[in-house]
Amino acid sequence: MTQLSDSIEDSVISAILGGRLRPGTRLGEAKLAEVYGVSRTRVREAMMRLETRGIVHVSARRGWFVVEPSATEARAAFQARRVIETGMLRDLHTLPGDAVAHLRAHVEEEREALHSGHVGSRTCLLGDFHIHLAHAFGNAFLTDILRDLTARTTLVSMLYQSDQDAAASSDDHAGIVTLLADGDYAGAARLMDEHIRRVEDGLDLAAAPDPLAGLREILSPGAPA
Amino acid sequence: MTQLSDSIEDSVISAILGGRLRPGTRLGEAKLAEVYGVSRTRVREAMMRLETRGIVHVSARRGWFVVEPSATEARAAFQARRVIETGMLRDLHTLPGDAVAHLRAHVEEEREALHSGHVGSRTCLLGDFHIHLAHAFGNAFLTDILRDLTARTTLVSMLYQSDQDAAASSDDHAGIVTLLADGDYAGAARLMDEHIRRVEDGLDLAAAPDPLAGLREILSPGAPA
DNA sequence: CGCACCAATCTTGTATACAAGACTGTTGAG
DNA sequence: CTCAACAGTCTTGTATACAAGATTGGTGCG
Repeated sequence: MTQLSDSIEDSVISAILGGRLRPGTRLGEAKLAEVYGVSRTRVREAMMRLETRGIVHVSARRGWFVVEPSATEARAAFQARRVIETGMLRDLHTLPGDAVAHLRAHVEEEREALHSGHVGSRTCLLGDFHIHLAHAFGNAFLTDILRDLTARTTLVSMLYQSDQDAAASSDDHAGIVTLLADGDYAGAARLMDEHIRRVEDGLDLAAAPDPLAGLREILSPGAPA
Repeated sequence: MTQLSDSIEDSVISAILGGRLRPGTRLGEAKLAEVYGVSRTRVREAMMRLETRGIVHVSARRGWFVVEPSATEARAAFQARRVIETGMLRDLHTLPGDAVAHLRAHVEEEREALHSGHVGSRTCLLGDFHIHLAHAFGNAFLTDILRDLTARTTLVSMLYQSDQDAAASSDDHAGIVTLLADGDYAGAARLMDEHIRRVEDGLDLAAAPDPLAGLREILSPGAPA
């Protein structure tokens, strides 16, 4: 509600979307309070809101942690996105006049980020596409739900070492926009279904998430070719 | 998180689902604290969680209120339910063995409540059907989302004087279960779409919500035939 | 008699203090 | 040298105190 709490929440969410916050990262109340220049009370409020949104969880008297979705939760998150996003497209009759142009511009941004090689903004933009699409659909509830769900699937990708091809994703996005421009909403829904399945299939959900992944990466002297 | 907070949240939600809490009702922190025998801190936590779930909202220094969805929000809530519930059914391949039996039993309960004339439990059961269906689908995220969305549409129905025929709704539910039993998931999805549209169409969304509805009802000596 | 202004009361907003539990590092026995 | 027990430190959990604003009821002026 309060301006500052919102900015803590948004700040955490966007750090996740941008890949700057990894699953399992500890978020100490005192530390955050200092960073944002507020008291612990406000931080706790923001954390509790994020908890009900499924972004962080609290371990009693140990601290707040960015969630680490299990394989089951990961599958459920992708399934939820598939259900909602394809359902949205199938329900579509018309799109606001400027929506296609906006989405096209977004895909163009993805392309640029892809070429420039900024991993952070690339990840962020690939997630943002879906949020923008939801926004174009014009249902605020679904947009909010998808934002949180997208944050979760981003965490899943980090956790299960997605080898997803960012270029392929961006191609899918471009394809979806083309179909939307043609008014072929059913086709867009089908492609969206395939797209999300592709991303999910790119994950190694069989591999138990390695709680030491972060440490390993830091400690490995060079990339083990 | 905490047991007690959860029970405050659940208690408010179920009061809404059962029609005991009307939209616009004020929920004072002090009052709730006394009722639940906890301190204001816990009550505030629960309220803030309910706020991020879209069930209550806070008016600065005035108190917490059960949300009163605008006509736009009402439409969005129904649309969201339609998108998600039909999307779910369309995505369905198989159903757990006992799911159909459970749903059938639930519809039977609806029937009984219908005949016995308990308005509260009737409303509650009609909403619960959709939540049970989501549960059978087996996606915890979607179940949670639909629970909150159902609470919202229940509030909408109260606010916009739904003249929905409970018997017709229950018939729709029965029809959906029959189609599910036959494995005709696409047909179930179609019927669900019609069903939710029917409920939405039963609302008088054109009529501005009357902020005095509660008062009027209380003060009217008899039903103005 | 009507209306504007003001004081008293009530309610939430925020910070802070203290309690309770978890973790870490040390120390001492075997 | 290894391991278990323990004390110290750190972190969250919860209550409470006080500040800030909103509402209500009263009062006096026009």
